[in-house]
Amino acid sequence: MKKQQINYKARAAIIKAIAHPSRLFIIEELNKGKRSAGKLTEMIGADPSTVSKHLGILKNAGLVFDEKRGTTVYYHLKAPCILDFISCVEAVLETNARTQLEIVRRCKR
Amino acid sequence: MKKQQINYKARAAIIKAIAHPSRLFIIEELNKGKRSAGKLTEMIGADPSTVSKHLGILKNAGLVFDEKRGTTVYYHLKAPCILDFISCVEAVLETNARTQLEIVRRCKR
DNA sequence: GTTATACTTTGCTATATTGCCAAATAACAA
DNA sequence: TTGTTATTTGGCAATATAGCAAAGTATAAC
Repeated sequence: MKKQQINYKARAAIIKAIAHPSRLFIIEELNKGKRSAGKLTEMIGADPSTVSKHLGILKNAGLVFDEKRGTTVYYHLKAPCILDFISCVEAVLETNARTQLEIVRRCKR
Repeated sequence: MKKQQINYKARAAIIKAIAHPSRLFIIEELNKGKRSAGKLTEMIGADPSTVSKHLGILKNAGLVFDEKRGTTVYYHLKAPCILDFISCVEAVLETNARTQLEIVRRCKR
């Protein structure tokens, strides 16, 4: 495999780590401050093991880091610039919605 | 499903569309200007049907649009802000590499 | 009409991801 | 030691994704 292709693969791996509703939620929540695994589990409303796995994926991608205090594990956001990107995604969503609206309008005529 | 959860799902779907080496390559290439499906296929070096599917995924996510001229189909980037995000991913990759380097150094001692 | 070119769609198999449950681990308290 | 709380890990079934090959569509040239 070529050097360039490896780079694309590495970048895609990080983006893939963000590409999940729960993980997206976790990133946005951690942007507000550190949160425990339990707190995030409660907010998401899934099985603790499921959320733990999501946190593991984000940690493995280097997007968050954990800090253990007693029995609870606090997670912190490592790359806040990810948030800028999410705002771009929001813009894409809005454009898509506008396009859909335009299609609906045209059909009405 | 809650309103907020739908939003996270919609955003994750767009991010998922970007989260693939070939699709990442396509986005960066289209940032330089429009490219035909054939040209992109040649650059990626995969089956035309495979690249066509990737282009379909990007189009479906609202990230690119196509313009047919004769028998060739040209693809255009729709959301250039996606590129800003990729630079953030690059930064994450660099941080991860640095961390790895630090671990290696510590083991040497 | 036929043929060629440029793509896309369908069908299929291999592989990856997701999420729950149950079991394991870690830290602490009684 | 035993129990309790907080979290992670392993196992497994359901679902989603990726990529090749073959068939299908569209446009242009002859």
